[in-house]
Amino acid sequence: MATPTTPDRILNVAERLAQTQGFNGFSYADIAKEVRMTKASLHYHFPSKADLGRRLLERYTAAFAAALHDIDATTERAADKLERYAALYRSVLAKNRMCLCGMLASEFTTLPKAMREGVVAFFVANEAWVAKVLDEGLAQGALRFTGPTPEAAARLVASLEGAMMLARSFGDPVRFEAAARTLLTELAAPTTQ
Amino acid sequence: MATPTTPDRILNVAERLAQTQGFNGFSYADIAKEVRMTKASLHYHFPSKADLGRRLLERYTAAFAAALHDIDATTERAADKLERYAALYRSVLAKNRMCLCGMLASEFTTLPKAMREGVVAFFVANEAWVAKVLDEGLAQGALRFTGPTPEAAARLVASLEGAMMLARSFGDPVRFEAAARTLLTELAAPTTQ
DNA sequence: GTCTATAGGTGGATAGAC
DNA sequence: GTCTATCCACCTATAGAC
Repeated sequence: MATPTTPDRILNVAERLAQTQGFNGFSYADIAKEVRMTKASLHYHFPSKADLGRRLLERYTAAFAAALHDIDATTERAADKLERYAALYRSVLAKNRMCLCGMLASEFTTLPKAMREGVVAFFVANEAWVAKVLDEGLAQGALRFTGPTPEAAARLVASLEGAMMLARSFGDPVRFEAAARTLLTELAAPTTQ
Repeated sequence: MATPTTPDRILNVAERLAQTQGFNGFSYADIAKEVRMTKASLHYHFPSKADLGRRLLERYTAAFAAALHDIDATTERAADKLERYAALYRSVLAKNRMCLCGMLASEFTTLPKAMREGVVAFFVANEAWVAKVLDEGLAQGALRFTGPTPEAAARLVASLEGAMMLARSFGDPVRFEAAARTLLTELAAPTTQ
């Protein structure tokens, strides 16, 4: 892996701070201290904090989309895809972070417009991908769920986000593991003998 | 209803602001403007913001406990109790608010210690109550679920919190309704003919 | 209890030298 | 690109008069 560019180094720090303390929970000064630059230099790369947040969301959403694409490209069974989807959340929590967009969702009303739109777009993309996988699972006879596919997808995303948030408050990642495991188990169709 | 005391008037405003913008998303100045007092007067009643937050949590948790007690006292069937439990969340969302503790959960790392403990205590109490109702439902043959009761309770609480958070981002309370309805449906045991 | 006034700090952001 | 220096708005909190 090559040395990251300065903007990426800044975004890396900003991302971690946003995922742990919220977008309103860190300042340019916090980033500056970690990347060893002055606040003024940060403003050269990201003129305003709204700008920083917008580009943070763009990068995060793109990375997530790439991860989902990778799952599609290397996984066959729908149930396994959901396993790997849940594993994405787990790996974030393992770093003591919240999902960036789960975090931003709670700060929603205080965010600049472009960020609000970015948060919604992230969830729309997530739910669409999960819905696609749920339908694959139906076709494979491997999954089952109650109600329309889009609603089942929305439910899974919301449940994972909620479980993540509570697990972090309890300081207990196992709480997330347990919830995720059962959520996926309940989606698995009983194997026909 | 009698005119609320000054501390309660202050807490009413602080509560709404915390539920919509987060605990770090409002200031004494914001409250002062709404209750038509100066910031200094607010500090007379609540010396520090940590103090304000602690008493906010105490009042909120007590009110929630009272609501749960009322459900117990006036509702027979476990499934109906869960309906009324979900209705508590719905009524909060109807006011364009998040659950106070769902909000604080995302700000968890930035909260003073007493508030962190209060948030966890709220969720512990919620899950304990839901677990009790789930067991009642088992005994009545009215509910069914996967895995240990405490985990099922934790899952329901987390799912409702998550659904609430996403519904608010989408600006669509119906998303919460749909999720809550199906979550409860899935808990209902099929009626024996 | 509520006020005016203010302290001391931090927020995001800009000007201009190098 | 990065820096020093600075602005102004806002933050929590306190002193002291009424």
